[in-house]
Amino acid sequence: MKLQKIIMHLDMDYFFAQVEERENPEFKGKSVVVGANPRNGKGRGVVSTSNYKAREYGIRSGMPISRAYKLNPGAIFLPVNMRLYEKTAESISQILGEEGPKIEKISLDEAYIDLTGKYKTFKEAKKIGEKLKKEILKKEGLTSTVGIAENKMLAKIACESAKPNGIKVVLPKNSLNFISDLDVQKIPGIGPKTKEKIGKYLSKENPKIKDASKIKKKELVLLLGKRGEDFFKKFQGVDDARVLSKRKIKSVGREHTFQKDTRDPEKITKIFRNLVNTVTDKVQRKNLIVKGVVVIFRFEDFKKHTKQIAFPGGIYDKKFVYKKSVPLLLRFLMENNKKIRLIGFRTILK
DNA sequence: TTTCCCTTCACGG
DNA sequence: CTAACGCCGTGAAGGGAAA
Repeated sequence: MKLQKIIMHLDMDYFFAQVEERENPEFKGKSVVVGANPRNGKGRGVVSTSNYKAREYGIRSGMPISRAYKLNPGAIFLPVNMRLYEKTAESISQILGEEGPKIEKISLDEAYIDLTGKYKTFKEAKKIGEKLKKEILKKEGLTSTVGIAENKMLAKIACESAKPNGIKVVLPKNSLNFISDLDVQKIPGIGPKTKEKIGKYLSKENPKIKDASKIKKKELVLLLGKRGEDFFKKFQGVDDARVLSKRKIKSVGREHTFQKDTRDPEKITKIFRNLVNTVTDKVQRKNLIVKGVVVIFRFEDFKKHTKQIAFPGGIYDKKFVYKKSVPLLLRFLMENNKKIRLIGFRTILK
């Protein structure tokens, strides 16, 4: 008999946009889109988060802002006010922290909590979920959604299914039933490409989890590589991943997209200095050691390219990191005379 | 051979 | 014209070189 885990996944509803609604009550009932500046339809960024009213117009996260603008020019378009969201998230973290140390923060608006041992039944766990939702609403004025199940994967899918402002418990005896008719892409880690591979293998356009669960482990590994083993289990409703409270930072980076594609070396080096500077500042503040750097270019054809160099011993000094990075930038500029859309800089750590 | 280094790909929030 | 695509982070695939 295996240990019966109880895992909770909590996700804030349309987080950035909901915070903006809270700060600006006059937005209530209106279409709110947080993300890049639409610049009358000529903006370059994408939608970060939109509220449900905006979603009625077909606006979605990740969508080019210009398209969102076409769908609903009358929407309220707001820049990303990360500081405000971070402050809010910090306060929510505090509330979740009352449930003990077994919390894994996935992003500003999402966390897993391992309740195993602390509560004996899913019924009790649900009460806790309701309590947390209520406290977040009271303290921060924001709604959230909770999923509870026997593992992380199921808790996350449960949460997804209950949005917004919901709570969903999947009892272990119902786990398989709960996922069997879902599209394979509902499994975290399976995106369009992996779905297509599975679909081709099964000769089905929209394979469901129950279809995929019939594929032998060996075949999945042949099809998907190392991850096949993991997916094989997930298709059976099994996920051994633990809730990890502290994770090491492995890289830190920044990117910049130009307003207009450019080849102006002045502009490029100026931005590059800034990127390196902010990144190395952060690295230094956290006392991390730079093991390598990556310079990223996106040309007008939209393809991303990278050049990297390793420092086996590790570098501690900001200036030195910069000095070692510039040649990578120059190589890009020399090899190529395409216009540049984006440049980026990333440090590999540890 | 094993380990690393480099680049790209896929994914997710 | 033709539609248009950010920013961050992780892990893995394959290629090749080094030890």
